[in-house]
Amino acid sequence: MRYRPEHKLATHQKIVKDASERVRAEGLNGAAVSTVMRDAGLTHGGFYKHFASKDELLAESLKEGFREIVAVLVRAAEQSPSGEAWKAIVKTYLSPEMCEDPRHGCPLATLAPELARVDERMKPQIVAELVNYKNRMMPFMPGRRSVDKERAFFAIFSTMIGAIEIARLLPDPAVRRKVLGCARDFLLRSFQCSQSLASHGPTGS
Amino acid sequence: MRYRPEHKLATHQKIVKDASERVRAEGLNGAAVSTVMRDAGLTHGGFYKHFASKDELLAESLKEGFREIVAVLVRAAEQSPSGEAWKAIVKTYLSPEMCEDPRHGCPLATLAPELARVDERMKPQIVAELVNYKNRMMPFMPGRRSVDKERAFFAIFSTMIGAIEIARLLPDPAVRRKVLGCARDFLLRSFQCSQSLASHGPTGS
DNA sequence: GCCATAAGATGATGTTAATCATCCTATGGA
DNA sequence: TCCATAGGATGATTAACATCATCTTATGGC
Repeated sequence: MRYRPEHKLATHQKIVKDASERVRAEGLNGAAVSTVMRDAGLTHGGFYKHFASKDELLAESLKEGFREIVAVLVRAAEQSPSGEAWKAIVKTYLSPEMCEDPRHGCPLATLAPELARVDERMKPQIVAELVNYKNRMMPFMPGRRSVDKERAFFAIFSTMIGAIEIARLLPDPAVRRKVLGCARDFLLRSFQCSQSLASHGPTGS
Repeated sequence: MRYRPEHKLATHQKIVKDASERVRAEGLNGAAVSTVMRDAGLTHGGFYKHFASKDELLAESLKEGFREIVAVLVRAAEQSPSGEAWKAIVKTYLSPEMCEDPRHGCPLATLAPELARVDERMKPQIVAELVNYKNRMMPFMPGRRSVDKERAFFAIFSTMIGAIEIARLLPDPAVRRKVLGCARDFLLRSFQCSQSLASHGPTGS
């Protein structure tokens, strides 16, 4: 090969990174071929030297987006005292900075409904990403048994995703922060509460 | 006018209703002019006899979608014993039927991230719809003071929206139901819990 | 039965985007 | 220095789609 071997790899990764941010910022078809290539300082023509199809780029972009958010949350969890990890995750996910910057946020909060509608061929990858997300988060979730942790994962992430989405509908940053605060307080209180109840007996629900 | 006066109105409403379902099922640009007109048994040409622009159709479709879901939830709330209304809302919103049928579901659960990205000119309408949604739901929310009800609205709807979205990512109906169940149990237990705690004193959070 | 008119149909135009064939050029090895 | 080649550029093709000008036709009043 004529160019240095790392050249193509670097270009490829830059395209994917740009596309991953575009997709999170503007939705699944915010990453038009020519746009993404221009982001990378190239023209649209070379695209198919890097990807067999636009769907292939989309697939790699999604993987990259999930990789990033999981890394951020795992880091937050690991830097916190054990038993508090899930609280660190909640505070990180629901932080105003996360909400204000969808480009580097969670793909689920930006794309979930669109991902639910993707082509059948891409569905397995989406499911795999979600399962991996859950598996990476479960060790940090509150609860004793694995089942409890899984239930906590679904409850906590449902709330966080919904809260970010509602917040992002609102133009006033102060109101956005109020929504995030509601969700955060709700989660922190509820699990504290359910833990203390669990240690005293069932809730009767 | 030559046609019966109700003729145009009926056609107009049929177009809006079809578009409202398409938009919820397929996203904001699932309602292409020609598609929606074909749904209504017409051709694309007559469209601009009914709407000044495609955005105008979109605006009316969203209003229709919000109107429908609010009606469904209010009916559920009013048919339940007082004090239990919010539980009826949660059970209705998180029912498998709701989840399986986005065409007649909540626009927020299908469109929230896309709505967050709409043109500045449409933003005020979106905010107005959300505020109206909240105002219609607040009387049924748990909590004593208005502030508590508002906080409950944000927490409960965040969780429900997120849960529906996560569930819809998953291809297996049984798993979808598990996710919905998690969110439902979590909400029902948490608010029961926070109510009993509130009646015994603050949580210290 | 006939006419004026508004709902709806036909077809044109301009735009955006995906895909791909073909051309250009920078580069490492000879 | 020169060449073979892979990365990248140009430009064509095709398909959706929004928009609108113009034509058709059904209809209620005369």
